[in-house]
Amino acid sequence: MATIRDVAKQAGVGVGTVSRALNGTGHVSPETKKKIEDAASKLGYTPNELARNLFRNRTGIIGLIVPDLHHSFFSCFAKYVEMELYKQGYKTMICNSIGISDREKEYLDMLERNIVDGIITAAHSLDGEEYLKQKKPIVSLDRDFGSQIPLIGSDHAKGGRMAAELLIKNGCKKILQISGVSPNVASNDRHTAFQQIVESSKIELLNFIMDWNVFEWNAYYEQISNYMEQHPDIDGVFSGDMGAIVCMNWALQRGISIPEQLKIIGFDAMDITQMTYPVVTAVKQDVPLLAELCVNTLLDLIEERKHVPHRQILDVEMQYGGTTLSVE
Amino acid sequence: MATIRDVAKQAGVGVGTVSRALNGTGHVSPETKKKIEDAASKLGYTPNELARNLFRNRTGIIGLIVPDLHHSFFSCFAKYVEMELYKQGYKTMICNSIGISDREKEYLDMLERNIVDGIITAAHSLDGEEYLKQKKPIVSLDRDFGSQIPLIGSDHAKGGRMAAELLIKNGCKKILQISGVSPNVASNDRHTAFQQIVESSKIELLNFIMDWNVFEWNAYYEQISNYMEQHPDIDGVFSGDMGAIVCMNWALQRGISIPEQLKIIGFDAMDITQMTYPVVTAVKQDVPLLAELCVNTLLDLIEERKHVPHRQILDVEMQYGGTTLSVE
DNA sequence: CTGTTAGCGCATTCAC
DNA sequence: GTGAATGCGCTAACAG
Repeated sequence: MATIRDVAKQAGVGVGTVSRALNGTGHVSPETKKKIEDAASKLGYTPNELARNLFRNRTGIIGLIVPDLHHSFFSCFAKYVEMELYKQGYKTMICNSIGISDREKEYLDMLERNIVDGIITAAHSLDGEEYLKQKKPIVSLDRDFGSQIPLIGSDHAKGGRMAAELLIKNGCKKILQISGVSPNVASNDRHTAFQQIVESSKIELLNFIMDWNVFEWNAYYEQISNYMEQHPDIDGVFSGDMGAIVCMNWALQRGISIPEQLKIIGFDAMDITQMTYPVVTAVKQDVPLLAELCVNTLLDLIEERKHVPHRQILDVEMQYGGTTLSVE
Repeated sequence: MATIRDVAKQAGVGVGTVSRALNGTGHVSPETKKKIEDAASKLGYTPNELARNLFRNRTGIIGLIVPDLHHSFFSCFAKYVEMELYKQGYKTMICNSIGISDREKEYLDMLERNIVDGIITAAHSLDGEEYLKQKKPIVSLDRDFGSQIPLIGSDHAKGGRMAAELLIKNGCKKILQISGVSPNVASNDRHTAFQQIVESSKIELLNFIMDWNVFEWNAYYEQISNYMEQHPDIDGVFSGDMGAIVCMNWALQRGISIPEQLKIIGFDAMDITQMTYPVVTAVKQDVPLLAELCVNTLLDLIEERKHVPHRQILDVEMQYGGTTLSVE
């Protein structure tokens, strides 16, 4: 492995000049520059990033913590985060917390160990205190850590309201709401908002709370279809995408007609809601924009480009599919 | 940020002793060790990984290149790769190549720049030469680079044969095969194997080759449903999971009954094939095991633990769903 | 404009 | 058993 010294020797100049020439910092005469470039390419010189990192005390790596990469929403989010970071010259280190707070902690510690320059977290197993202790930049998706850590998220409350109103307009009389995340994340706002509207309309509401951090299809399927089996008179469901799809599956198997006998609304409106027949009506988040905002907010923090807002909440919209009746 | 010097000063010893005490390398008397540990915790000392990296010329980071993170198979693969690497004390850096060879190249270059200790690649846009040039460890999923780079993959040929035989037993007379990946990956083996069997049975076979590296649902949907529209007498389809689901959707919309009028077999058998109704019959890969093998093969290479095999091919099995007739 | 030097923080020889 | 010195490869400050 050729070092900068080798290049300097080969070109017959000092190492400082090589550094300046190759990095374009400081002035170097065209001819020596040429000599250096020739020497570098002859030796196949590549700067050792590790030495640079040590000197600069930065790595150009951002940590991304998600509960489960193999979940439609998070894999989409991760994809766009990586793409945006790439565009801005950063690399992405990824972590599945899979509901284990130790894992989340260990990745968080990489901030102190200087392995990553900042963290985007979408997980929620670890105690908030741990995040607040950190000195280096963190941004959060959908979990409110207070004013210390910028929050980016969707308007879950609006999504919950829209869903409630649509189910009510659809004439539902007994509605089930499936929630399944930890209590301190923004996605809970949709359920409180939903609940408020449904209850104020004097419509019967059931709440099914699933285990936290369960993201596997089989677990979803079993838990939810069991529940549905015990409450076959439910005529409206509001849930995350996966839960919505389970309900649809269950109904189709039982010969329950959709949307006539059962109305279903999902949340996220990822690809999977379009793979079913009919398409699932669902509240849609703008995932690419969420990712972009997370990245840019974090980089603003890291590069101290400007003051960043505490909260950035994106609008949501309804994806009208075939699991609800069209209403005017 | 406290350094090892600060700890040494605080404990009244030399830096070498601190290093030895904290890393457990070399002998240190119990009392000085105690002093050092106290000093370290008092100062809140965390070793700077960057300095370590430079010294060791290693980072403990592995690069993972996939075409598209928001694709069921790759997000699942990435999840298990990350989990296995974590278990073994490594971190995961991720890249979406999204079909752009420059991106693949740039991540590959991180090997030379010492940012990653090794690479697991599941992408296939970049010329094979570039991979072969590299000196540091690489393993490949499903793409054969020759004997220089270990290959891990599933038995695609067997999967193709199984699919062909099942469709033939199902009585199909006009079969469509949808392929959509670049020519130098193992997944093509399934199509050649499939084709051989179908053609030797004198059954009509259509081939629809999609754009490479297209992984978006909308693009899939449009291209494939258009094709189906032009060939409505097709009665059997073999495709990747997504293509299979598109066909099912199209059929359901057109009122074509499944599996009576149209039989469909997917490949991968990811979660999405179970979210539809009926479940899609599909050839199933063992993704967790693929991930584990990739990781262990790569780490064997990195840590020179042992000689690694050139090719490791995993068995596949059929997931029988409702898009084919049951045959005995 | 350019060569030399001094760290970045750590792990590891060497002497003691 | 322990301290001091050396170097990993690079960049930036300082002389020339």
